[in-house]
Amino acid sequence: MLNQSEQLDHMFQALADPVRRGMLERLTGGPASVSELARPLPMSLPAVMQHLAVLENAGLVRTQKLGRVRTCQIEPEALSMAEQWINDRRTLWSRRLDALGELLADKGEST
Amino acid sequence: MLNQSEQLDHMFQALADPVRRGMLERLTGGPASVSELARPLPMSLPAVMQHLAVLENAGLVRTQKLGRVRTCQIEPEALSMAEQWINDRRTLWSRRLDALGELLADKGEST
DNA sequence: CCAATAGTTAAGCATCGGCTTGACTATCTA
DNA sequence: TAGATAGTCAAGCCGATGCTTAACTATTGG
Repeated sequence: MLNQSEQLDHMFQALADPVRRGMLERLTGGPASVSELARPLPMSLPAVMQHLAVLENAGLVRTQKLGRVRTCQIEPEALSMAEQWINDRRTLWSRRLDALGELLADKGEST
Repeated sequence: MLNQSEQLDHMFQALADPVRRGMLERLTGGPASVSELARPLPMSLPAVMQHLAVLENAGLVRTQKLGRVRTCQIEPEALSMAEQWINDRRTLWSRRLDALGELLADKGEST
């Protein structure tokens, strides 16, 4: 079992590569086989499979093999943890900015 | 000048490390010097500076040196690009799920 | 001026990440 | 059942990352 921090590690790591983000965008349009994912990419099949493994390990993609073709699809709930981490930071940061702004405003009023 | 994809690369890469996320969380509470950032961390100062460089390169942190102390602070707008990428994916993915759901519902009604 | 403080630079090392090629397995299809 | 198709495994290359230590450069306070 992975703790939350490790899952964020894998998630952000997986998203930190344009090839993998591209694969996710391709999968946004619907499931695809490994070869379909690989077709537009300028690299070997094994390389694609390694990217796929990273995405799967991050929980962003689920795959299943039927006959000889492995079908890949988005795991729609996966991004929520990353989303929440970012949203949390953003709200805390802007709250801090607001507080700072008020402080300056108060200072201004006292003249 | 960095294109959008490269900026996402750097951003997500920077976020993919618990030490760096920890530094960001520390900075959420207000600016800090390099040594203050380093104090709780089980590593050398140069190592901390390298993490800091990654954060700065990703645009997540801004620093300035005054006298001999370098002060680091959050760049509050920085996360918006990552946030938007994720939000875009999430809405597209759930829209797709909804469409799929309707499809199944229609199928069900036809019995 | 001297010594402590705060940071910086450079070199080196171990491991990881992204890729390749080559050999192999499993599943269709004619 | 032969050959094409779809994927998998393993080894190895090489540059990037995450750290270290050692030496060095400001600044600052006594």
